[in-house]
Amino acid sequence: MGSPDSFPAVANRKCLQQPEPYKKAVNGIYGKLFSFYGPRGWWPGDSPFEIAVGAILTQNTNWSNVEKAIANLKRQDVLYAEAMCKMSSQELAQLIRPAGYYNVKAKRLRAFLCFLMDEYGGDMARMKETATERLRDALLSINGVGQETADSILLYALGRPVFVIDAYTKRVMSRHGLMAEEASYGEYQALFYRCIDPDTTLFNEYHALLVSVGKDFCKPTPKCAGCPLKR
DNA sequence: GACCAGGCACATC
DNA sequence: GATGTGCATGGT
Repeated sequence: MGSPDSFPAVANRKCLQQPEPYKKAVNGIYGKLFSFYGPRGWWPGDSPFEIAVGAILTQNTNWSNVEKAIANLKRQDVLYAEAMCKMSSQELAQLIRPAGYYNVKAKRLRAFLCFLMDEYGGDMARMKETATERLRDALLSINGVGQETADSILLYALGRPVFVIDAYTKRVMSRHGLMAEEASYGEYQALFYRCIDPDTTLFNEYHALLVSVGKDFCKPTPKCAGCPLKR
């Protein structure tokens, strides 16, 4: 780990002026991760609606806890917009309790569900009628949906070529000297947009691979032994 | 018992 | 606009 001399962690401007080393590095990381892990088959979820619900539930939360919450919703046969809309925030909160922050997440889910019902009659498939930029803005206007959640829905539920930036993505890319740690969400996203062609399958796979290497090696306290990105 | 996990909104300065 | 804080469960 550590910054190669040619990749000072200044990133965006450097990447614009001299994109080739960044392209090589960003594509190189993908190649190493894909060779190591193979296809990740993301997002874990049976439907676009389940993916959107999971994207909200997983905010700052371990996925295994989210699975418990989704299992509760399935067990009660309420994992669809109409059913969840009929529930009170308190009822919903109890079902999603294992996912943590259950009171705020119940409100956030309801805000998303209201949007989905009002704009698309509760049908995720109808979101595909809306262009990506407009839909992203609309999602961001929902209370509880920030950039990562909106982009996760766009990429994994709707198949739009949008790169998702999360804590793992930031950690991996900054530790490899490709971006300043404190850079904004948009700056991280721009790095990927400048270095790889927009492709839904590739963006899906790349982000999933970053989460895998993040979970296995790129923790707040790095555990670099055995990491496929170790130099 | 401490740390960590696939954020976000809001208050305050 | 930057920074701090509340929100909470469950695995390691």
